Amino acid sequence: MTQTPVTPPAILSDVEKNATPPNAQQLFERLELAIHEHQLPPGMKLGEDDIADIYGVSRTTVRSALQTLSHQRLVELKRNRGAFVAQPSVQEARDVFEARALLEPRTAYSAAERATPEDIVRLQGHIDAEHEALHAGNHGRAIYLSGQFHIAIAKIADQHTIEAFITQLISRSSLIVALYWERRAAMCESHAHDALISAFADQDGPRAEELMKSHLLDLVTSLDLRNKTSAPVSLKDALAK
Amino acid sequence: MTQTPVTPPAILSDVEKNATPPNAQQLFERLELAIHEHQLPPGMKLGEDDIADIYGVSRTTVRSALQTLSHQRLVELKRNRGAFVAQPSVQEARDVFEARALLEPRTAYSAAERATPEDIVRLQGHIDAEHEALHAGNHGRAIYLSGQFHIAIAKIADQHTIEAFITQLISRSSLIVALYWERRAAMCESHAHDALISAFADQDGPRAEELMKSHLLDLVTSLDLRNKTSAPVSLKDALAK
DNA sequence: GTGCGCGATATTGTATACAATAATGCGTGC
DNA sequence: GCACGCATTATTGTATACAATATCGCGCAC
Repeated sequence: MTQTPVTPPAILSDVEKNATPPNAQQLFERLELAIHEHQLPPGMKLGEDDIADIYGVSRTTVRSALQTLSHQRLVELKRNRGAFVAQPSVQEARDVFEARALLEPRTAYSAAERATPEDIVRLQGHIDAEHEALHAGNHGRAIYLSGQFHIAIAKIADQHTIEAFITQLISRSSLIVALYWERRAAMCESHAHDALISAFADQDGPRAEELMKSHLLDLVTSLDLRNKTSAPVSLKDALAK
Repeated sequence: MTQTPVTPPAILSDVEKNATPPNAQQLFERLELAIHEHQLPPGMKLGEDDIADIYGVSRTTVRSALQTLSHQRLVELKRNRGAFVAQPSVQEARDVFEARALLEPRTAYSAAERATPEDIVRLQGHIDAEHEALHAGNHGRAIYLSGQFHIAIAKIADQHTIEAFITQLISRSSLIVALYWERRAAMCESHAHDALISAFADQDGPRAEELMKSHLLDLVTSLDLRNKTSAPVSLKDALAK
């Protein structure tokens, strides 16, 4: 049983003292962020009543948000059994990174050729924020921001459909990182991102494509994709805000 | 006014005399099929009460199915205004086929190298069914089956994530075809599909990749993507919001 | 003591009720 | 006669109630 045994109280965002409760879309976004930043670990049970109580909404709203999350593959819905934060298998992890290898280098190429100075500034902003989070010791957020960098590149390419796919793949990569990341200390990615920015500044498509390709390869090799099952996630109140 | 004016009664599947009403998942599948086969045209309003009455379920179930359809981009949900069969813009159509051009040729390559004799038989079955539907004059179904052929190829490649993406792209292509298809009489695709099968039978990856690439190009050129229809939509939408 | 069966409890799936927002139509004023 | 405004109606968004299914625990037989 690789699944979190019992539902922890999960004080997600402290007490929701905001006057107006979130609607379905907003609830989805909050839960999505919580998963991305690894506040909700893979395998964790997401009870409808629990979430409803925490956010002060009805189960109707919760179910809508959970359904959206499941379409993003961040949550697995088991009929009559409830919702769980997704636990990508090793096979699925490989699959996701194969898809990224297929989509992202070519997208980086297109983006680099189209990149404007404002785009470069925006990308640099992402990197800075990532460094900041790392400095603050907030690994979960750093990983999230690292993903946002890739999404920002996809946005520059201005191909919305591919961008949506990449966005989903980054999402799922966050879970994969939570499960299989081995090189926690290093976080050497930033250098790869720096190199990418340089290629973007030169509008050098081929170089951007090549850099992205090797960056993704580097990411995959930094995962331990041998172990078959993940250890039971032992979390009590790992989510203290 | 490119939007279907008023909700037609839409006797989708005649009277639902089945004893047990469909659950949310089944309702989604029925609506999905109806859209794929062009029974529900792009832009058509999908009133919750209407669908609920037709299928003998509650609005809760309908809303769940509509949400799933919107995640597949077959339906557009406008907050507080309802659900409509999606009307992909010319830009979106181009976008979808660019994504297909990025994903499908490489997938065809992988699939061809892995294809077993049973796979070939299954693919041939798709083509036969497609011919049959065409002979019966059921164009909507023929287009649907033609898409299933592409999905079958993705399945053979055994890369689930990419397969899911391709499946969604095919789905949306069905709407694009409904809106922009010009060469209705010809339906020359079958020959392209025949050629693909031949490459699969030889396990000739490079040839399959090349055939898929040109097949997709051929598909795009058979669409009329000169932006003509978008004007009335934008007028209406601008007024609406 | 252990394993199975059955009832009690908890949780999810669906239906209904209510609230909020948008669409409609009619009346009035110009 | 036309356009604007307001009230009415219709439709969607959310909450609650009920039904179906799964989970858990206790008792009993072996």
